[in-house]
Amino acid sequence: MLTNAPRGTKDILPEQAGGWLWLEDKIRELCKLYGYEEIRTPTFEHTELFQRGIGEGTDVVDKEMYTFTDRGDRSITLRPENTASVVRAYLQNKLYAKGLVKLFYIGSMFRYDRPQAGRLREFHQFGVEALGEKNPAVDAEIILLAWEFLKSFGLDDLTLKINTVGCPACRPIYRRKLKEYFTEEIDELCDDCKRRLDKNPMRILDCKIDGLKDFMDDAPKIETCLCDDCREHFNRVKEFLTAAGVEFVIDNRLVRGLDYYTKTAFEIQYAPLGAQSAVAGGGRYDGLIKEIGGDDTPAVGFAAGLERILLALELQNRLPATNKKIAAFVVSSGMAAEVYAFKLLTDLRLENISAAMDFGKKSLKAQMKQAAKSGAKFALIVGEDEVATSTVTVKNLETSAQEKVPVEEVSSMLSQKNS
RNA sequence: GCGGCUCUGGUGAAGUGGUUAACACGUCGGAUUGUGGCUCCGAUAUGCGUGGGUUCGAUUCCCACGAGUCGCCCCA
Repeated sequence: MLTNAPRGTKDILPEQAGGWLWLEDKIRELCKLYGYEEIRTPTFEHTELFQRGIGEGTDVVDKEMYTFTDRGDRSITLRPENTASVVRAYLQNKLYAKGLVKLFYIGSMFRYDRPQAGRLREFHQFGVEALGEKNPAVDAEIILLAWEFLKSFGLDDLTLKINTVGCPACRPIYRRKLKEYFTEEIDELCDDCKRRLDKNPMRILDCKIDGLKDFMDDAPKIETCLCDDCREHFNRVKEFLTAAGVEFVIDNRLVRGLDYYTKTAFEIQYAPLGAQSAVAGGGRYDGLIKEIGGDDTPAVGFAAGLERILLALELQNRLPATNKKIAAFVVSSGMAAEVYAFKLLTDLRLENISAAMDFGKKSLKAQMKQAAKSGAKFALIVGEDEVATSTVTVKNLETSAQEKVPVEEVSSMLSQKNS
C-alpha cells in the first residue's frame, strides 16, 4: 500500500524523463512557430466551472471527476481537461481586450477512469486554444498545428478525421431526426445505444457494435440539417485544409464527447494504440465562453494526450536516445586523496565541466569500473603521488592513454579535449 | 462502471501439491603491489501480488481483495 502509487498514476523515472523533456521542447518549439503562447492554469478549479463548461450529463462530469470539499467548504475539482480553465483565465484576466488570443498549455489532468494502457487517472495533455475569432481559417490553423506536429515525428498510420457537429440552431434538428430514425430500429440497437437514444443519439453513429449494421447506412446525415452558417463554415475549413495539402477524411459519424463543441470537430487517430487510439481531438466551441459568463465569443482548440504520443513514439522507435554521459569521473585512493579529489570535482563543476566521483570508498579498481560505467570520457586519478606533487593523472577511457598533469591545467585540458 | 486474461528476485523468465525455487541479464565482491571495458570465480528470492480457505503439507488447488493488461464504456 505505502509503496504503491495510487491506481492509474505513474512515476516518470529518469530513463523516461528524457523523452518527456524532448517532447515538451518540441511542443514549445512548434507553438512558437504558430504564434501560440504558453499559459499555466491551476490544477484545481471550482467544481461549477467544469459542470457548466463541460456539461452535466457528460460522463466526464458525472462520473469521472476528482471532486472534494476543501477546508473552507468549497467544492473543488481536479481539472479533467484544461479548456474550461483557459476560458476562465481568459475572462478573469480580461485577455479578450487583446483581440484574438492564441494560447497553449501542457499539464496533468485527472479523470477517474478504469486504467488501461494509454488511459491513466492522472495523465498529461498538451492543448492549444484560439479565442476570439470565428474565421474558419483558425479552425484550419489549429487542425494543421495538431496534424503537422504528429506527422513531424514520422509516425505512420495517422488518420485525420473531421466533421461538423452543427450549432445550437441546427444540431437539435439533427438530433431529433436521428432519434426518430433510430426509434424505429430500437429492437436492433445494442443496450448501450438504447440508452444513448435519449441522452445523445449522435453517439449511436460511432457505436462499435451498431455502427456496422445495415440501417446505419440510411441514417440521416448531418449535412441535411446544417444551417447555412454551419455549412458554409465547414466548406471553408475543408477548403483551407485542402489548400494546405492535408489529407483528411470526412467522417460524419465523428462526435465529440464534451458538450461545448460546435461546428468543426476533428480527431487524429493512431490505430496501433488499440482501444485508446485517439491521440488528439478538438474542435470549435463557440458557445463555451458565454456559458461561463463572458460575452458571446467564438473559439477553437484541441488537446493531445502526451502518454499516448509517447506510446506511439516508443512503438515506432522514434524517441531519441538521451545522453546522460558526464565528462569526467574522479577516482581516488586514501583519505587525504579523497579530500583532494573532492576539491578537484568541485573545481571542475565551477568550470562547467560535468563530473562525478564514487562516494562508496571502494577500491581503486572498483572505482575505475564505476568510471567506465558512467560513460565518462576521462578518469581523473588521484592518490598520494598526485597529492604530493599537485598533479592529476588524466586517463582517456576510450584510448587508455594517460598522463600526469598539474591540477590547475586539468579543467582547461578537459574542456579542450572534450570539444 | 462491466467482462476476459495475468501476477515468481532489480529485470527477462523456467518450474512443482511435499525436503537446496532452474537459467540469463543486472548488481556487488574477487583473480597479489594505485587503473576500467574482455575472460574466469564467487555472492545475490527461507521467497513465488496481499489476505483467507482446502490439505498431513501450497508458490503450485479454491475464494476475496489489489495491481497490471485486453475489450466494452469513455476519451486525449
